[in-house]
Amino acid sequence: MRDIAERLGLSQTTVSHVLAGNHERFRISRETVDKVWRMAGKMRYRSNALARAFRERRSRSVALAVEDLTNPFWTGLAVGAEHEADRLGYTLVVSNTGGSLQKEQQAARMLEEGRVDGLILAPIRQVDPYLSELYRAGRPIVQIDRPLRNLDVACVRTDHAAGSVLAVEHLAGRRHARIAYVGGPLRVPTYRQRREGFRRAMRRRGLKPAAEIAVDPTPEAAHRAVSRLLSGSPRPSALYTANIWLTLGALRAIQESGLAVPAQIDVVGFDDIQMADLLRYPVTTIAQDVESIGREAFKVLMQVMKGRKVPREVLLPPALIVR
Amino acid sequence: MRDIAERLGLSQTTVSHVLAGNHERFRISRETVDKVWRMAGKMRYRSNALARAFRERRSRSVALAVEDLTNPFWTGLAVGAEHEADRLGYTLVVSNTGGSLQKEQQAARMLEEGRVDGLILAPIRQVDPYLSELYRAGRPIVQIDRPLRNLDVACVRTDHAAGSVLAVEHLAGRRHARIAYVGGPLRVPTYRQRREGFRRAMRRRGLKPAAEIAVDPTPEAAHRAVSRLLSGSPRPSALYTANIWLTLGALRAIQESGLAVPAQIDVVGFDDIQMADLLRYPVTTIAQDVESIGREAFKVLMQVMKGRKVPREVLLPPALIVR
DNA sequence: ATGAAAGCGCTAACAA
DNA sequence: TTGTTAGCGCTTTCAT
Repeated sequence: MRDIAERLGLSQTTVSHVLAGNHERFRISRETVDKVWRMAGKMRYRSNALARAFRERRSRSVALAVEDLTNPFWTGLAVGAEHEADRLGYTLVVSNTGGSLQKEQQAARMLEEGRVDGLILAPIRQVDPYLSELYRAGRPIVQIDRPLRNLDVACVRTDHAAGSVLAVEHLAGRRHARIAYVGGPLRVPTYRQRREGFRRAMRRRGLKPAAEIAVDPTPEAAHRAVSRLLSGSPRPSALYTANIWLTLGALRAIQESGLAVPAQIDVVGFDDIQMADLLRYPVTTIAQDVESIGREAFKVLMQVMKGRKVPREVLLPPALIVR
Repeated sequence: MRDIAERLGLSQTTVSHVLAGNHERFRISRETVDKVWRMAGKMRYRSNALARAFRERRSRSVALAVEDLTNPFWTGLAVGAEHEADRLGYTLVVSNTGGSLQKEQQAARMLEEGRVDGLILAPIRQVDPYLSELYRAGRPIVQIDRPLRNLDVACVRTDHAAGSVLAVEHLAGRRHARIAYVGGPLRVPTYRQRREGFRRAMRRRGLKPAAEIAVDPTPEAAHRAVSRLLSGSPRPSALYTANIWLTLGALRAIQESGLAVPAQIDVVGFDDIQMADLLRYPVTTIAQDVESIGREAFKVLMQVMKGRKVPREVLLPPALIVR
């Protein structure tokens, strides 16, 4: 800017006014505006984002901490959030935590250090003094998929319980009476809510769960658990698996067992599967609107950043995809 | 820092020396160092990343422009790159271009404006004056998956041709003589190299391609093309699909045709498929070491950023996964 | 072993 | 309509 100003015999300030697009506000003459832009083009001026961010005390970027980018849920969320970020001129910094608290705190530190203006994350712990304090100190935070306990931070998520209701209704509609639930750890609100919905829907239908298990949300753990389930007696006639990895593991166990799907064992899984139509077994799924979660979370974060009041929870409806 | 200095009766400079971890270099007394750190802790000092980046003229972050985060190839790459970035104290900004030149240039602009110190990308165009000039202006760039023509920028990628050789050798070993190639647009180096490898391997085996088609790398396009292929006569006995979406589309066409796999039609696809074991049809794949590509690209970029000379190409071997 | 001072590139309050 | 000036928080050079 200084160079441009010198060559044009203007002040650096005027050049700044023009280049920042504030010529209207400062009533810079059309002529000067043109001159400045032309010279800027000729000299290949590029604004220094670092200087501007420093001066303005904001980076126009936002961090998104996801648990596992190889899971389409988190990927879709990231894509949705980036869309929205892009639309509003923000840069999205995606951080893959892999469920590590340390990496989550690293993301939080980016917020503390001003590297990003806001943070979207799915808290790993239920109660987190560090995050709580950050939030109370006025740092913009929005949660996704699951909320912190004891803290009034906005959370954007699928209506997990409603998804479970869809699953049970679907299976009950198919005359299944022995439905088993395969879920994740109950300390995670996501799984608590999915099981809660399952129980409620079963009760309403007058059914008793054939089994209820909670394992680590990995294909391996689900594989083992479901194998055991299938060799028990009486065998469940249907499985509701509460997460994509659990569904995968269950399908593997079923494949191993040689049971016929859906004749001998029926399956509904939470989280949609891209190539479900190519699978050996038709699997009905509860699809989350993943991109919307990302987009909404970003929108809510922007509101928070503007100091607006936002709803405590934004619930998005899941959809049943029958196959 | 100023506040800490004031309370301690020190200069801001000294505090900076300590907090930046440079007490050794400036021979600050043990006592002062301790005092400063304690006060920093008490006052909950957080360094201002924006100020530091501004002053140091570097952001310690790097941009990665990927084409499509819903494709496990790009996701894996991002995960690998982030691992490495993390290890070295860098922040990775992932930008999902969706194949849009505009979004690619947006990423390039982040580099120009100093928002990031380096850029990893898979160039959309073959010849790109903008990127070329950026690179020649000394901005650190590393390419992945495919290189720009006419420009000596490092490129980290799978040895595509070698992958094709694996595919053909596998099929030829299974006594297939009528192998059809289903690839992507030939303007993309990736697909050119995969087809090149296919042709070479076929020739070496004394085989003539049953067909060679190039379509948009989408399931839909592949579905249509392969349907046509399968209803032709003589029908190919095997398909080599040069990308994950092409494989998907081909499998759908096969499913529709009712042909038996692998008895009537055999398939090898480039890019591994996570749940291949659960598919109706066993599909052998050429797996890329996606995380390594990301990691290597980042490492090479660091070298470039240090001004070191780097190899023009880093080739990673693909692996055949037989199913 | 510590400090004074300059300056990174930009924005904005204020002056003219 | 344009210019002067201060200052954002930090690192670094040079003095002491």
